Amino acid sequence: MTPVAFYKCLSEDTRLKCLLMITLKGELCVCDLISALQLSQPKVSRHLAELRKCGILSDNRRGKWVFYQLNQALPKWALEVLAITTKDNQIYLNDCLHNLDTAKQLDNCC
Amino acid sequence: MTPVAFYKCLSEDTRLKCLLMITLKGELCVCDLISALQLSQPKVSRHLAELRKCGILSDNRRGKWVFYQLNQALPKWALEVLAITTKDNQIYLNDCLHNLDTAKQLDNCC
DNA sequence: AACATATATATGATATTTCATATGTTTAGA
DNA sequence: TCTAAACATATGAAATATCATATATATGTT
Repeated sequence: MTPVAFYKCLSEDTRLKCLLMITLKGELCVCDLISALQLSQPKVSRHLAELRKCGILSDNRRGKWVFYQLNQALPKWALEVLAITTKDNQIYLNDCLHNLDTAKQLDNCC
Repeated sequence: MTPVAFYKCLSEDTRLKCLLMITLKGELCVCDLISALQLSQPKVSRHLAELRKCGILSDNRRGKWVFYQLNQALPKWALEVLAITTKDNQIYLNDCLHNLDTAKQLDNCC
């Protein structure tokens, strides 16, 4: 994992929000992310695939749902960068997190 | 400074190397960076302009030379990200730093 | 004038988005 | 138990948007 490749993944809004939300919540499934971001399924899925291919995320299927979490093998500096960014940018995530909670309450998904 | 805008700046090789070298050295002039990266002047200058416009770098001219350093007004999380990345990715910078030292010894510039 | 650096523009290269469709999983009913 | 429907997610291909580079030109300093 070169630093440029890593930062390229963080340089796009959809991908960064997915990553920060997953950093915050531990793991999320695709439908959670779709609700949180209010974006089309293919769009979200594409970006998740990219993050998976880069080795930043790992996926595991449980029944119908595929859950994504941070790849445990990430170098320490990368995990620290994600943690710091998540911690100090809650405002950036406000809307997403609100949508996520609402969706959970409405039992929209998983 | 949104996190996406920040990471977009770090997502390109030339820009990231400039930033990490400046983080490491405190400040560098354009000709230092050209020697270190072995790239054309317009190319380096263009990327520096982008980093300046984003507010990541500040420039100050001393005679013929323009020196760049990290913008003091950067948020704490951004400074931490740069520091961590620089510290844990010395290998990525090896060649550049070697070129930089050689140029300094040969008195190629400033 | 000579040098260091910046900017504008055109062009080629990449990345992103969308649509249509495919795959894998669960559930309900014959 | 078998099959079909419903759902969650992934992917191929094409259209579009964005970005990087090279070249030429401009600006500011000695």
